[in-house]
Amino acid sequence: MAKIKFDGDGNKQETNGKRETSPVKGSAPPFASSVSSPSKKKRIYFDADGMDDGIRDSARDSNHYSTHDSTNSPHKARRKAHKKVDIEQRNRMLEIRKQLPIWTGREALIDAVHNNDIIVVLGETGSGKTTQLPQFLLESGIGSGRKIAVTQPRRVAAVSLAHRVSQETGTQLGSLVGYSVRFDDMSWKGTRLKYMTDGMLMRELLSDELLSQYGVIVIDEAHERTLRTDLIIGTLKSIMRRRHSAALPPLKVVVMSATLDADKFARFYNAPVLYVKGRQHPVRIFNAREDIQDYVDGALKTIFQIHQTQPLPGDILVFLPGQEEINTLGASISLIADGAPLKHDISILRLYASLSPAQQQKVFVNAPANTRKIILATNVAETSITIAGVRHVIDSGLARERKYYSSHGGIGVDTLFVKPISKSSAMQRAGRAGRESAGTCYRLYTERTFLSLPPTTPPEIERTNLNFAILQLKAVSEETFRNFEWLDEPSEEAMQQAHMNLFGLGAVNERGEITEVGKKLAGMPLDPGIARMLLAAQTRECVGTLLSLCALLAVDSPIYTATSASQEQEEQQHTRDRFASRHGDHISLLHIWDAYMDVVQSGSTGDVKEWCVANKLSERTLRRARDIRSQLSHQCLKMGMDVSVNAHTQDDETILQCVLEGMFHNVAIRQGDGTYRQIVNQGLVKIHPTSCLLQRKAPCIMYSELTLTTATYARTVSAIHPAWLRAVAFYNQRGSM
DNA sequence: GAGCACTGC
Repeated sequence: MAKIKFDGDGNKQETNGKRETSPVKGSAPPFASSVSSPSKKKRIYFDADGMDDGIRDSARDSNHYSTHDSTNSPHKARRKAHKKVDIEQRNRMLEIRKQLPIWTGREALIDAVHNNDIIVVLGETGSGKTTQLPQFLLESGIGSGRKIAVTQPRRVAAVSLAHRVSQETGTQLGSLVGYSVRFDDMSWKGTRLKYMTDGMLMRELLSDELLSQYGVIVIDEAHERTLRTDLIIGTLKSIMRRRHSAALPPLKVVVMSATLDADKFARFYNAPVLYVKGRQHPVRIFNAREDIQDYVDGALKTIFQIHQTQPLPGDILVFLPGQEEINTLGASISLIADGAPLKHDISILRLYASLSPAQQQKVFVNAPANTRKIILATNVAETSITIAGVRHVIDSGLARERKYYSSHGGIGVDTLFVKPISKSSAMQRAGRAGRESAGTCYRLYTERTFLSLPPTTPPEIERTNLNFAILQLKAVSEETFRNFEWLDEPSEEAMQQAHMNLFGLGAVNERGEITEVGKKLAGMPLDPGIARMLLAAQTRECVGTLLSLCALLAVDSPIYTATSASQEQEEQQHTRDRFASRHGDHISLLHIWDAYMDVVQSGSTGDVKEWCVANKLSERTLRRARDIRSQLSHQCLKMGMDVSVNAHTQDDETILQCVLEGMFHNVAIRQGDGTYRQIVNQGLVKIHPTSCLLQRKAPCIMYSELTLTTATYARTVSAIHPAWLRAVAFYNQRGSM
């Protein structure tokens, strides 16, 4: 096997990386002791962040969505409110906390928040910013006695951070320190420090547009630029102004970013940047001498080069774009390992988001003695899951990126292609090698290629349709929408298309103002189009059934996909056939649902699990749909809808007419040559091969999704009667008045 | 007749 040659001179690479990460260069450091100069150090220093152990631990058991647990209730915690749990433990933790890099800058940070309405904190991971800074603010009394919110892009992070910080403060979780995420609220009115998902804060805006219960909002991980983080950042500017004129206490804002974007936030808010150094182990970076076209083969060779030359312990983490690549590489490694004598044993592990929690668990189990773990992972391992013991990272430099293209004069299409990652993503991946000790990162691309990468991944707002974002802002208030400032302004075309779609749904009127229907849609935790189906069900008296269907449309398909084994493909086809309806995939989904709920209601937990395995269905996905359904049901009750009305006895066509009201723009007509043409912009679409309508030659179809991969594919497809289209136009028009 | 990264309410 030919060896891959890497450029051993990691130094040049690292200084380049360092330059990129020092946007504050030139601005006067607020506190000298924790500021690192844009360094001439030989290595990129990444950190080992104590917090992440907590995050990983909780990720282990929180991958399924639990319903509310009475033993966890905030009411119980409230009785013991603020009571010191264990003073000794608290003091022990305080000593550990004081070792964190951010403690040297404690006073300077507090002063900065006192003296400025907004500050930007550029904190490397491992600085302790997420756990410590909110506590500093709490202890210093900033925020006029009101709450401090700390937002996170991911729920597991919000939950485990709250656990950790409540331990540090020596109080019961849910009393002084709490959290609030979907399906799980561990906070009460007396909670002073609240870790929450950015989406949760977004929802609170709907009922309290000036966020009057908060004194400080801390936006963490702002550099990730999630859609919801961007919406909050753009809204906060006017909230601060308007709180002033409403004679409310001022709102303080802290934006925390890990790297490259700090300067952008600082300019946006005209705010000072404070720099906090992280705690870190050196990661030596090797670039390939020449670009490697076949990255699966390149990874294979590199794995064995590392394995045969590097001592144990030291696990290998390989970043690949997707399941298929992971399976191919996994098979090749086994093949070689079986045929050649190896210095140590190896254990091959796969890691991607759609694996069941039990399968994900396996990567956390320590390898037996004299064995090296080789973990083949997608992007989940970049931010969401941290694995201990990794010392070597192999980076393919690629990831699948979802992007929405709004097409001229019509509706847009979602795409999913393998694309080169960004510089900050590459550095994040490399950092995964240095969490516990010095590590190495092998990039399967040249330094030149690295330098040509975009600095950051495009923000989500540029990769998704704006229907949700615009409706949400308008639902907070028209004033909020008018005053909203974008960190990155979307194209005029994308804005117009979103307005057009919302108008079609009856969510805004011809002047673009939100309607009563629009307000109802925004209040439901669903895409506007899916939420529209529920309103349609109210008119047609089948809310119960549509609750189930909407929940199913909000999650991924419960039928397992992918993997290359032909036997598994056959089994998947088997599952689809078993539940198939002649009407198409929407009714088929309901067939799965009915069968699943029968087992849930009659069987034990074990029975449900067994049934899902036997039918090749994802239990986790169905469980999630159940949680969403129950949340939707509550929401509908609040809006005065009769959720008991169930269409199981009614005909499937009524259900499909409801679906069509939310999906009226996703309709195509069969042509003489057997292809389908969209009615909105005359584009050609194909029925995705996973659809049960693939062979049925239905004259007119509607679909929930349109994805451009090797062709434009309609997914989740149902047959409809063309005459229904007129009725839908009538209903939606009526809804907008 | 194709292959779907990752979040969130």
